[in-house]
Amino acid sequence: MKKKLTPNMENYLETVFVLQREHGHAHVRDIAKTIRIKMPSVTEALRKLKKSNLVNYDRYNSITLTQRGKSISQKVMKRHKILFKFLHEVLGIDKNIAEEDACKIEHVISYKSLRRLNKFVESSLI
Amino acid sequence: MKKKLTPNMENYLETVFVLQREHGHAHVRDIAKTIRIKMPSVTEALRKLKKSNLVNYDRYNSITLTQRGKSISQKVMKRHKILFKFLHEVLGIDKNIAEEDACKIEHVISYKSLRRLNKFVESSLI
DNA sequence: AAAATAAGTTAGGTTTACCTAAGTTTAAAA
DNA sequence: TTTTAAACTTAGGTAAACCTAACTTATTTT
Repeated sequence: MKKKLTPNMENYLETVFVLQREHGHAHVRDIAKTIRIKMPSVTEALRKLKKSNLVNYDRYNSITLTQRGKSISQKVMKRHKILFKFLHEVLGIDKNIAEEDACKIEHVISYKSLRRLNKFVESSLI
Repeated sequence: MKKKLTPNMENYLETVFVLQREHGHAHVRDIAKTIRIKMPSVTEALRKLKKSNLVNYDRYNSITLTQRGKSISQKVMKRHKILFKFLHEVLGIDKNIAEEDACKIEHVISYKSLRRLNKFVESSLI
């Protein structure tokens, strides 16, 4: 039943999370702008996410995460943070590039590598 | 003119590189087995790679890389090695997982992060 | 060399993730 | 309140990456 999300879907979810945290809810427009994608693609993605019970979405209305959606996007955010911290604070990569790279790596790296990386980052920054 | 390759295409190329190094050339069968994908998908990919002048490929024959193909796959291999070294030797991740993760990250990480990572790995292992 | 097997290809189909152009709904201005 | 503009959706199309089933070519075996 719980099919694994694609990188793209994880990204949509993450974006909604951030927008919701800032404004209480997300709009198609803002999601589109954030991911640099056209609105129809967002609409399409939202329909899928709704079908999987990850977002509350009704056409022409604003968007929020369901409980499940929230819990998944928080996990993705955690991954993101660890990677960003490593890239930026340990390796010293510029914020922008560290952000971008984290955003891509977070969807493909294994749980084990991520855990090790986390420990590594924490012990490096004492 | 030089369109950026997709992660998948980079992977096909890398696979041909490895097989060619071991046996002088690659076969559809072996590529399929290595990437764990069915043969028709390999045939399709090879046609595209041929169109971009990256492999020497004629139906029913064995496959080799062109000069361009070789040079690209060597770059990908370099990325792979750096990532693997970091994951396995620095973080201490199991070979198999380190391989897998490297194989995914190598297609998405930026040049800058990779260079820093490389320096970092080299200085860590003295 | 004929038959059997393995390797490779073709045809046609699916899903994901985009897009543009055109139409609809909602919100804001006049 | 009518008009205009912005936000959103629908329809229809494309490209990448896969697949299965059926066919073809090449290689072995007998």
